[in-house]
Amino acid sequence: MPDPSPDSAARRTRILDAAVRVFATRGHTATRIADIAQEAGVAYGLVYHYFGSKDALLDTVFDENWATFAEVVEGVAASDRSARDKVRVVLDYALASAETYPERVQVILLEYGRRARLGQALTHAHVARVVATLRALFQGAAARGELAPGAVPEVLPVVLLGALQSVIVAMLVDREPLEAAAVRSTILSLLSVSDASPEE
Amino acid sequence: MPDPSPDSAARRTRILDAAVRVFATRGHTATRIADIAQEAGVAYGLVYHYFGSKDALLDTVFDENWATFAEVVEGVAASDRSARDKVRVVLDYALASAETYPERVQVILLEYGRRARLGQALTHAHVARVVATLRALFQGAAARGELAPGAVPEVLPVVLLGALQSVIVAMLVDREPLEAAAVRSTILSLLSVSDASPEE
Amino acid sequence: MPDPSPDSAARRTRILDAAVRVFATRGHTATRIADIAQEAGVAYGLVYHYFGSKDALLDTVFDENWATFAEVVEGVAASDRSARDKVRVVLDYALASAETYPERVQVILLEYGRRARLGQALTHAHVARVVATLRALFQGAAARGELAPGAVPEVLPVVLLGALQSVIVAMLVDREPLEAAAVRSTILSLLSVSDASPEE
Amino acid sequence: MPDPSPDSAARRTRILDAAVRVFATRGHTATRIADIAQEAGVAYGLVYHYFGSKDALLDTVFDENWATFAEVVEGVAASDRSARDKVRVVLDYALASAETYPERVQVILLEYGRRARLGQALTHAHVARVVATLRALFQGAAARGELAPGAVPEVLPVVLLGALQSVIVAMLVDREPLEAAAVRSTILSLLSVSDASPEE
DNA sequence: TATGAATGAGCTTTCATTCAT
DNA sequence: AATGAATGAAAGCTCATTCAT
Repeated sequence: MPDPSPDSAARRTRILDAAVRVFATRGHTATRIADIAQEAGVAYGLVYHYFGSKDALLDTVFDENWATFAEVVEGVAASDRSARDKVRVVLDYALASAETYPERVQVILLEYGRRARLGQALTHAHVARVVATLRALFQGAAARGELAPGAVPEVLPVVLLGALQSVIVAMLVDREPLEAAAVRSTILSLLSVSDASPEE
Repeated sequence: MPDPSPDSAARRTRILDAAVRVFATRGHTATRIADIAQEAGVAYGLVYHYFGSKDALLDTVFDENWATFAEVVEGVAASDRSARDKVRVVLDYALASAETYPERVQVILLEYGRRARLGQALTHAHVARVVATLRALFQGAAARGELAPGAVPEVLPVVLLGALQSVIVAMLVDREPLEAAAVRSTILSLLSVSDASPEE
Repeated sequence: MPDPSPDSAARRTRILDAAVRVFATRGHTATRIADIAQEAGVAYGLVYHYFGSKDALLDTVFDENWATFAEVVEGVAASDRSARDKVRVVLDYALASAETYPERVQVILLEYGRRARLGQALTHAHVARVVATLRALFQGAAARGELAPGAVPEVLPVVLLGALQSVIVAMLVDREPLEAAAVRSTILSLLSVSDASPEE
Repeated sequence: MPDPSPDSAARRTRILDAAVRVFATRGHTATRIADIAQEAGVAYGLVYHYFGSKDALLDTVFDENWATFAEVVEGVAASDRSARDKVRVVLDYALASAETYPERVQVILLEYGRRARLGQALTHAHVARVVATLRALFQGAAARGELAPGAVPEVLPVVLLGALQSVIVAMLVDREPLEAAAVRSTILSLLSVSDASPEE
């Protein structure tokens, strides 16, 4: 069998991108394979040729994008920065992604919610990586007294992800006029104020 | 037409309660009217008789429970407490409800997420009341310097609701072992530390 | 819940009868539920309301009709006749049924073939009853020397059913001009000639 | 165009053999071209290259194998034996084939059944040859008084084929424990008993 | 010849909603 | 008010067939 042609890979990507757009616009349930195929400009059956099922397609979108996020988070966590700066960088990355690829971010956040409903969000491999990395990060910060008093490092990852989701969805979907800078500084306030770097 | 008999009201309530259980267990999409009717022990058609449609039924669940929450929040906001204490009471109420009526809370939070997807969460009347009340509360606190440095009062309600949703869903559905006390103190750390009241 | 109204039973029967006609005409694979619904003059979904699935519908046709045949065979076997007469009566019943209800017979025979392909023909409850009853009948005949020399009683039921199927399908579907009397006497020749009753 | 290379012929045969195995295992409807291609170890499209369509492929299997059987039957009929011996040889050939090439036999018998359903079995060229040859054979036997009393020569071919199909399918698919010798002597008992040759 | 990606018609099944009783 | 049979639109998935390379 010949190696996957560039054409083939391009087709796959086109379908994946189309899927992101349609899932973001309509949500999982209301999305029809026919919509994705049309949006991608390919035949109906080709979606199944590449992805096997609607759920598998959504899983792929979810996996690939959370994997990217997990890598970013892990990279930042491994870098040589203060805990506060690490969190700031992660937040900036998330907020910037939301501005640059709103549909992509929307899908993975909303699908995160859908999985939460099924008890399959925090157990998802890449999500779990993010949570674990953040937890370690916050535990280190706690040990150095860098957390706000009362903030519990084991709870913070879930709070952070929830706050991020809520805020981004509010901005993207509900068109709530929240400023990225305000969002960043608000969430950052969960970390200790002692290291009050100039926010802007 | 005669006034609603007690029987009639009881039937309606039975259906509503059954709907909460089924929606919580299966989610909106996977819930079938037949499931609700069976769970309530009533005839299929009666669900339509009382609620008109599946969506209307879910709307009713959503409305009634957010209305209750909105009233609590408004009541607390109007009470004579410090901002920190008000938020603490609201948090306690939310966490206690999640323990006492997990299915009810699960439905309104997850359905909140579904509506967010459609841009109809923060614009929902009762949700908007909660947000507005919290915003005013945080704005007052900000004016009195009671917020953590960097925390923006307009952003805080969305952050708070998102964190709450995330945390409660994690506890209820993902069975993440988070302690209510830890959750409370973590979220409370968003408020200024100056007023470090004894947490318990 | 009210007992099944006569209407309801009639509807069910109408669908069943329509199914027999369509299955006989087109075979299992080529039969679409839409055809059956149309033939029965009912809505599409009603077929599912009563039978759950296409296969379950076909199973019902198969079961009910083989059950009837099994009862006839068992009744005849229990009657006070010579083995030869018993077989004659069974043959007559089968051939007469094929003339009176050709579609019904066609369906159960052809579906018999389809199940044979899956190794589920002779193990089907009612088919197995027929085979077992015939086997006992032939074993008794063998003990009394009533079988043709060489005929093995354990093999005869399968031979008999195969011959019957072949002959009836040839008559019904392939329109091979075989006479019932000739068919009967030919198959009967498997039994001993000693009891040469006047065949016509 | 160059004459078919040995390679080409070998490929064709490989596909045909694979088709026999898959058709035998799954039946006509459940067989997918993809299965056959995989079983044959060739590319998907090559099946179409050689056979044009799924049905044409099955037709080829059916044709080639019934042609072989027809030739055997005709050869036997033309040979210098008693009618009883001719039938015995045909039976032996069929039963031996079923043991040696169970999949091949299974396909042509079950496909025979499928065609019967469509009224296209007895009219198939090679099947018709077999039936005609057997009919002539039985008519000759009848004229010489070699048939069991009551056996009608025009009916016997169909009875014989049906019995054979039933018995072989029972052995191959339903795993009914029938002995070849018992089957042979039972079916042979349709011929006159006068010439009771030693069965073995 | 050979490959396998691409196409799209067709089918089963589900289930919200309606309605006669 | 109450019942549940009846309706039919909708959508996921399969797979024979085509075709560009």
